[in-house]
Amino acid sequence: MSSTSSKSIYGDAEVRRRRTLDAAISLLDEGGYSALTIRAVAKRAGTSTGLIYQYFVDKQDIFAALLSESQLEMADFVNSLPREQGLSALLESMISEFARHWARVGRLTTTWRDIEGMAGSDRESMRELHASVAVFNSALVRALTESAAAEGNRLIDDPALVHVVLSGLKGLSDTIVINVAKEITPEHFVNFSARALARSITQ
Amino acid sequence: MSSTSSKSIYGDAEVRRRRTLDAAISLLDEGGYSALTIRAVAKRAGTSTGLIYQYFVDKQDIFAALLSESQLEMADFVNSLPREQGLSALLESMISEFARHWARVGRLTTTWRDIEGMAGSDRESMRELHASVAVFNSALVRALTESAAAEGNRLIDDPALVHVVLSGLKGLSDTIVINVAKEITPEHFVNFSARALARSITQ
DNA sequence: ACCTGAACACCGTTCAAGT
DNA sequence: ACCTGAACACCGTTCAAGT
Repeated sequence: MSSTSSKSIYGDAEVRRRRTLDAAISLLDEGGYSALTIRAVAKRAGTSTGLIYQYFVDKQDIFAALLSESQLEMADFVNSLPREQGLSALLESMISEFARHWARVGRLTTTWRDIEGMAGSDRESMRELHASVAVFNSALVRALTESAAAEGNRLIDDPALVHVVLSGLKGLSDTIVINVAKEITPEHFVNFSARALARSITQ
Repeated sequence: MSSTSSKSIYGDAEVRRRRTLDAAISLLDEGGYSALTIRAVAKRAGTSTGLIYQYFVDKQDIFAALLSESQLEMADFVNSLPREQGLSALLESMISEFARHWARVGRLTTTWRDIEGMAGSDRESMRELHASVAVFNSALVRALTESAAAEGNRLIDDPALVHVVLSGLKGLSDTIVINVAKEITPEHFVNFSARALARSITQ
């Protein structure tokens, strides 16, 4: 969104922003949430702690950027999914992929509420995040509708339906990541919950 | 669980532990998660920061205690619910109550994973938490089975079913608390998702 | 003009010192 | 024997000082 391609003798600002986000992602993957400190991000990105605050208003702002990216990747994934296999098959693929993303960024979403409640709702990064959520949601609805149609089914017509599916994906991903259901295989769990979710929104 | 009723000239240890937890709860309700600091808890509970660490091994330990209590309250609530109204009505009540609890302790559960992964799994408080989860889960299964039976229905027989319902409750509660679905009323959302959840586990 | 990193105000946790 | 709170090692964030 930011069209300020400010290159200088110090380097490209856009590149540094990118490097900062990449550093955050790799720290998250390697050491989990607790390894994600501003100092560590700065060191890995090759900048200073102070400079990070020129590209991001605060730590939450970095989270928002990571969440936006994750959301858009998910939208791409959903768009690329085949619809001929029907609703359950579609949901099965989606649950697996959503859980993968959740393992990385799930912890970050917890802090949404903190900013959302405050005056910070009109931040650039928040508008961007909401936009990416909207992109994902519409991709989701389209995929669900088309997959249901492919097997001669229809989704229940209700404005709450999207939110129920999103809630389901979130809850199921959390369960998968936490690995609380130790007595059953992940494959079985994903398959069963995909069919359950499909049942819940059709007919 | 702790049978050490160690009273002394300094007062009852059990009472102080209780007061510490109550202080944590009130801070959580008044100022949210960010207000929940050890110093604030100590001050409100009328003890010192150092003393808190005699009753709880660390901050997470306080969370675990609060979560256990919340879980047992939920179990009581589920047990008290009428079954004659059928599955959807039961789930509707449960979703509302679960969301209420989630508003308070949802944020605390995020840190489960951190301890769960570490060696701390054999802590007293963790065993207690798992026990309270088991109590809630069996109350849940009983209520679901009986409510389904009351309307002449049967639950799908699968070990994954409980986890799907729990995932659903968690995801739906989160959605309700975050209040992301602004265009629909909470009542409608709870009603619709209860029926969706009922459909997903019957027949 | 841009960048750095010491400094500030916190945090969870510990432990010498008090009673 | 029990309790306190200063001290320690962090954290996110800022801003005087450097280039």
